[in-house]
Amino acid sequence: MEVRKELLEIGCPIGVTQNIMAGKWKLVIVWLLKDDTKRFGELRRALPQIRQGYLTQQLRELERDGLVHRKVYNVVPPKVEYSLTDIGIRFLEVMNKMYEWGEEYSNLIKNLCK
Amino acid sequence: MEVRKELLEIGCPIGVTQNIMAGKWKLVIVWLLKDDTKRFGELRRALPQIRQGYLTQQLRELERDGLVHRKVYNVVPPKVEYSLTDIGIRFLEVMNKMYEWGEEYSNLIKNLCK
DNA sequence: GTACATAGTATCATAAGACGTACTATTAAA
DNA sequence: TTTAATAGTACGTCTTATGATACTATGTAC
Repeated sequence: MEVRKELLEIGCPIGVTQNIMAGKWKLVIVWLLKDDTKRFGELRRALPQIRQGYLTQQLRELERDGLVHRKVYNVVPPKVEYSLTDIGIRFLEVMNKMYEWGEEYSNLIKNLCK
Repeated sequence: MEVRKELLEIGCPIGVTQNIMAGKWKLVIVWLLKDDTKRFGELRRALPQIRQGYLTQQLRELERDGLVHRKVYNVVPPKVEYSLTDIGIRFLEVMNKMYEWGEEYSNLIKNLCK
């Protein structure tokens, strides 16, 4: 894990979190890794809308920031497995709250539509 | 509150939440409104880095999405007060989790720096 | 010796987000 | 009659984020 010292300069823990989860697909990727390790190809097939290069980039950022572990098997054809680290697993608590609130919010606006 | 039906089409509550909190200053604004109503000028002075037009825009989006209430007093010079709505207050739970996790994460990388 | 599979890279194009500066309406007070 | 204060708007610019397409390495199976 490469430490990004500039994150500490933000000063506010919320700002740190916001910075790390920024990126259109990062939350979805973490969510997909929630229960088990996944190979690169599995993630790609699970997210057909996302271009391969961008998936790689997002995964590398998650790895750099220490949420995701990347395990390379030295075989041909290549095999790489992604999984959540401890701090990545603890990030799921944030996502659970986001889920709860998002559900509540959705119900609210559904009612307004009636 | 203007209902954004496209949010419901996202399908995933986390995606809904992510969509609503997107925007560089929205979380900070909600945080500033956490305890009490604030006038526009107070927010502006609290956030000198943010340009006035952009602050207005972020506030309008928060109002549109129902997190923030905007109360206009019909006086001169103008007076406008911003406060959190019920669903906005409940959003603070998400932010609290972000705070906790961000703190934990910051401690982790501080230790790595040693 | 050709094709296939995986996990990528490289390059360019476009769209979205954020920024800077300048401008407005209104009335009360100087 | 000019100035000050508040809460904005209206541009144009610039940067960052995301998207599309094409290309690479390597060993195994055919």
